[in-house]
Amino acid sequence: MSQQLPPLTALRVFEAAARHGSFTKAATELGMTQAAVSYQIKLLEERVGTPLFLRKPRQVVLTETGSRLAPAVGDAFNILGEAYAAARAGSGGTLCISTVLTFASNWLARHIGSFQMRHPAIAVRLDTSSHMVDFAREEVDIGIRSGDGAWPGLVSHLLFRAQYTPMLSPRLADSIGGVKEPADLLKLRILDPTDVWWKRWFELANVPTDSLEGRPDTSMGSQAYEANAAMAGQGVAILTRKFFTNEIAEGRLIQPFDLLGDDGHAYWLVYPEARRNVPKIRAFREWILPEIADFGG
Amino acid sequence: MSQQLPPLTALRVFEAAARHGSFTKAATELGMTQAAVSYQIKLLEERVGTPLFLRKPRQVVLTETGSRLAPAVGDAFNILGEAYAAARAGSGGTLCISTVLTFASNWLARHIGSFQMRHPAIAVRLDTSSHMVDFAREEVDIGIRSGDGAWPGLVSHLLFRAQYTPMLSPRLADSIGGVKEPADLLKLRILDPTDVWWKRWFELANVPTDSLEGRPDTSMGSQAYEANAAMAGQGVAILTRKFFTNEIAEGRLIQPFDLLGDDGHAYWLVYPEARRNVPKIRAFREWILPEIADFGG
DNA sequence: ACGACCCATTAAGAGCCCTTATGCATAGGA
DNA sequence: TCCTATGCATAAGGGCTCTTAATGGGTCGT
Repeated sequence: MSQQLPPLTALRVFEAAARHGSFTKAATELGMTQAAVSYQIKLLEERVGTPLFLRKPRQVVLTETGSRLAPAVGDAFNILGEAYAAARAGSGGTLCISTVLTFASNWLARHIGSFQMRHPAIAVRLDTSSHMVDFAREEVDIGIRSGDGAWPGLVSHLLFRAQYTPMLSPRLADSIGGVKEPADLLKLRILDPTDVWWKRWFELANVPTDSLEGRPDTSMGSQAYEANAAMAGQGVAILTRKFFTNEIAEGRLIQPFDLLGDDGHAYWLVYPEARRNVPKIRAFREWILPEIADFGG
Repeated sequence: MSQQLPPLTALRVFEAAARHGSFTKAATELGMTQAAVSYQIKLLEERVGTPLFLRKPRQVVLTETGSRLAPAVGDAFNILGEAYAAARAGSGGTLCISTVLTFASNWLARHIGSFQMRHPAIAVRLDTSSHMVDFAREEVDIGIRSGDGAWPGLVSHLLFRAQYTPMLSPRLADSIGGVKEPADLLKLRILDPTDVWWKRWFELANVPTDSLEGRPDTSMGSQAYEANAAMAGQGVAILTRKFFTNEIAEGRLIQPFDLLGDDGHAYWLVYPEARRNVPKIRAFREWILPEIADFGG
């Protein structure tokens, strides 16, 4: 039951012309030429079957039919305009971030406050579901992902590489007279000794990894938990360095060696290419990139 | 303060898609391809700045933004559609005829009833103002004019030529023992002897016109009045034959001679070319042309 | 009477929108 | 599990509407 709607552009032109009582002024408002207005009105008149304007010497005036049509058209366009504007504005209201849990708990949770301070009008919703979000199927604005940065259709900004290095509390280090060389770490309890990062890091450091075998599995499943254990002095953890810059700065953890492991993957900010200029996405991008860059070397 | 309205065609497509929850069905309803719907929705989403649909496996569902936008757009299009339909229908309601007075009083007044019988939904308004109507400046649907039928931008249908001939009442004819030849008329009182038609007609009839000079001027300014005078037996009038076919058929007037004068002009039905298919105009045209043709030879 | 203003009209060109054709993903059935 | 049907996305190309630009007519104000 299609309503057989009239040519909509013609209606819009008609509405403006009716409001102004002038084709020229309507043309100016709509950013087109007077000839275009004249053409569109004539088109609409032919569709309706009757003139809508009487062409008087220095002005045009609505015919009876025209004056019945005009207010309704005006109302309709007002509704349309308001709804559209609301949708446009509303689309800036909530920023939905889908992020890997590690990043959310180790970095975002502690920094998102400064984003909210800067953009109080943007509500932030975090979605830490584990699956890789599909922007076409879920209402998500931006994602933070771990991977190689190559996702078709998405813009990817490198946040930082996932470089890892051992960390422990100062007190624990002191307890063995300081950590001077990598092998010293083996004197301590290794948090999650089954983590492949440990094996790789000791190999980078040219330390035999035999003694890692057989140690009790203390895996806690998350860097955040292991970091807490390390800060509590319960052992030495191997952690993503960037996540704990604050703790190091505050002296709650120390990074005894500059040596960094790198498993090749990284954290990326991603969003659909088509939406790169959406205000809230732009706002987040322009906040997080400098924030990450400033954030420790 | 232009509202910066969205692309209207895209909105119409969006409205249909939202209603159906399917691009394919929306395409069917709108009579276009699914690809076109997809294109328009994408366009609109880019303008709005946020997706309006989530693409689920076998269907599309509105996002939050989309579901806020949809009802308002639906309302707006309903208003638009109704107003447009009303204007379209309303344009068929009244037929305004601008006509020369002679035609109105001598022909139209007696025949218009049959048009109204056939089209009871069409109200007829007659405008017998004397100036030649300008369809661009006045709310007039059709005109009946006297002239040569060449008016740019207008369609002209010949109604009949303005052929004139003497007419008188049967009683008056009998009073002089019948009118046998044109010269007999000069025995009678000539209604409006200054009318150029008389001179021309007598010339056609090879009758000297000298005796027309000096007769009292009985001009009444209108054929209708002169016809009434003739029917009352007050004299012989020279009249447009077509206008008085009825009176002749009913025996109230007689046309003593077949000889017809013709001053070259005629009565025409005219209307703007662009409106030839407007229902009420078509209805009038399709009524009057046969009506005139049937109407006496 | 002349200039300013406004609308109508015309021809030519640009840009949008639609179509066709194809690909991808999912769901349902065998 | 494979196959088919369904639904949406995408790319390329062409038709067509609409715009632009230029011109003319008509009226009002000076």
